[in-house]
Amino acid sequence: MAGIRGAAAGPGGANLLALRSHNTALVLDLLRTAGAEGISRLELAERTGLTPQAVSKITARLREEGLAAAAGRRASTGGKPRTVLRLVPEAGHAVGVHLDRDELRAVLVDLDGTVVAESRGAVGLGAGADAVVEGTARQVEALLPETARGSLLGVGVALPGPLDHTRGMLHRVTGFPEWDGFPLRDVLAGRLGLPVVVDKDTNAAALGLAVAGEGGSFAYLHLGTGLGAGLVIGGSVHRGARTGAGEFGHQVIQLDGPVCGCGNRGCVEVLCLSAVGRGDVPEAARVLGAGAANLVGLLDIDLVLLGGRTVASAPEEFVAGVGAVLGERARREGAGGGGVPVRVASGGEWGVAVGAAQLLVAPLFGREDG
Amino acid sequence: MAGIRGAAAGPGGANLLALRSHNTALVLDLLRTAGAEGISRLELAERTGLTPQAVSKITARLREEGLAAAAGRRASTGGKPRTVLRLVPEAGHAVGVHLDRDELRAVLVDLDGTVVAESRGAVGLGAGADAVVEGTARQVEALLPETARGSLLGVGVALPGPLDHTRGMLHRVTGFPEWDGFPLRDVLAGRLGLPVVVDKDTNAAALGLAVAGEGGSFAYLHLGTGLGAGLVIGGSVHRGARTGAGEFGHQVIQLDGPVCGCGNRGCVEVLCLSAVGRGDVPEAARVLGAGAANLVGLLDIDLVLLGGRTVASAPEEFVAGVGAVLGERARREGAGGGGVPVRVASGGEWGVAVGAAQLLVAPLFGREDG
DNA sequence: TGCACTTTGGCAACAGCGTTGCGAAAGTGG
DNA sequence: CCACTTTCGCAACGCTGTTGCCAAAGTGCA
Repeated sequence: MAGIRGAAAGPGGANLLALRSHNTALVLDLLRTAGAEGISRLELAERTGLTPQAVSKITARLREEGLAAAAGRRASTGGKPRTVLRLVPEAGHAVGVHLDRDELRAVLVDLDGTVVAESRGAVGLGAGADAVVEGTARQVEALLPETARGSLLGVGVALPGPLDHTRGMLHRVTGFPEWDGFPLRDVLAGRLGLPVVVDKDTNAAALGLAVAGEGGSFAYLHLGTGLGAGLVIGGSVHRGARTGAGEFGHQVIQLDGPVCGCGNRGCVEVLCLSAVGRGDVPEAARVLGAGAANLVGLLDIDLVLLGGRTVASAPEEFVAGVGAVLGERARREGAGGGGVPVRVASGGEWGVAVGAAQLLVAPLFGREDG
Repeated sequence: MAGIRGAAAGPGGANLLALRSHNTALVLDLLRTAGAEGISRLELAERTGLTPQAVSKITARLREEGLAAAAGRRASTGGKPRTVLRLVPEAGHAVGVHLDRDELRAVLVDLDGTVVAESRGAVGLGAGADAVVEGTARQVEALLPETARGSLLGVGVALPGPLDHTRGMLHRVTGFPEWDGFPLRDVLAGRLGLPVVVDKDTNAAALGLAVAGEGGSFAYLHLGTGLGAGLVIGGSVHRGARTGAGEFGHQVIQLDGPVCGCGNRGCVEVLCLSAVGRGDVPEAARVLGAGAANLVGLLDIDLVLLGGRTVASAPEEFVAGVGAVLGERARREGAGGGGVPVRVASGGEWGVAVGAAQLLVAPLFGREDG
């Protein structure tokens, strides 16, 4: 449930401005969800709980600001036909950057989440901080057409490894010690002269999926060179107190099991990846499923989405294997309906970059703490 | 932060009434936290982000309604001294009932959370639905003095086992099949003529701890005849989509381990309880710690609280054992500060009953979805 | 003792929010 | 062509928190 927060600090006293922006964001989010098809004022009123008149005022403001526009009218049901409103996607843009170990992907998206432009570069995290900052900055600048410059909200950057989302600082990136404690957000913001937000790749991917329409609460499990998770609870990304949530890979599911790179024994990651290494995909899926089942039971989420290169190499087998474990669990508990559904996450290889862009777009729609 | 919701259904359009109750709840919560010592208007303004004048209006309403009162004044700092306000605890009461396998505890608490009256009965869940409903009703009625009747908010009932918090229905209670699908909330509400709320014992305990001052996000792990958890995220209890969250005990931490009562293998519960049965408390604590570490990593919570009869039998050993596992984990990750703190939960044997009462009191203060 | 100063906190006027009442606009159906 | 239905905006309204102003109640210096 999205919280309403006042402009002031503290535990959330809400003034009229906060109320206005809350309701505006709600309406904008419904407009966005409706897509090109549009949505009528009365429908907006029903779905927000506001009166039609309030919606009229809000949408009038949005049209003045260029964020909304009329989009034809519905068939009449015996009276004046409803005029349909839609979001004007090109009223805002954001850049999303996916910094990975060996490459860099950048996308320019509009308010709708549509990718307007994209580019890839060979600059990986291994190139070092200065080179990556400079490479990223150039790639971002190259991506921006004149038309988008005025409506640019900022740049979102997603990368692996633990980091401080709030302060935009990296803790460390496994395998690249020189990044320890690097203040990526501030450095990049200074270089570009634009607002920058930094987050873990799994969180960005999860945010992208949430905005793209995966409702409720779900977990995005990313199995690539490592194993991590992005958690969405009630429509917004759960990051935890120190923005370190989602440490799914180093969940222990085999006490005193084989040693993991993290120093512990029997982590899901080491079990899963070693099974993949042996070519035993069913066992990898079973192990992943066990971890997912623990997560599902703990948080009572609605959906599990799988992604990452390793999953992409054998998607059906992973979905089936994880689904089998979750189904077994549901059967034991007697919950009807066959358990929590498992799917491959949409978005593919560009999903993280698009999600990173959503770090700046989503707040407009009341996601991501407004 | 608690969300603000309009009176209407739907995804949360907020009107002025919602705004008012939101801010009122915020002020009430600060008054409650301040306790008998009280808090001044200006302090309330600072901590809510509202203007002093708004706070004056809100507190004037609260004083009219009898919920707040003046409580002396501060020393002057060179001008007119601040008048201190406090909550009037006896302006509202709630009953909390803890239904357990072999006994029933009931408490009457005021707005402050102070226990005004308490009682125990021998009616356990095994006595069957009709007997328990009747026994509970009589015990609740016996607990109510004339003075509290007018200010009674309702009755909160906490009991073990999976249930539907929203609808107040039990799914099943392990060992007592006759409870399957029993609509406890509606039956008891009909019998008593009072609002009734039903929740899992672990959630009630966690809510009680959250209201009692445990800030931020924490997990309450209850180790008694079973093993469960109550999760508090950002100050409010996380129940999940089907209000089934907190299935901590059947988290698998030993793939293909010993068979658990739930039908799975290697659950924390079976490992932990069998270690306890062998008298091997250190091993039980280590296993519990492994489960807790998984939880901490996944959600990035601030604190782990332990409770339940088994923990009470050897509190220091459990705290030390769990703390050791969490400390080890923190050291591996290089996080300074020595990891997430572990403590024994306050509240003791009456904690669940008090928490159950908070199911009705907490909404006044903006906890529990307002 | 008296006066200037500081700080608190209530009263009154105000701007802005969603709501209500009402009427114009724009269709349908007989 | 006209009665009817439905949409939707204008105007007045009630309520919110905010701002301007002033009385109240202290402190501290002369």
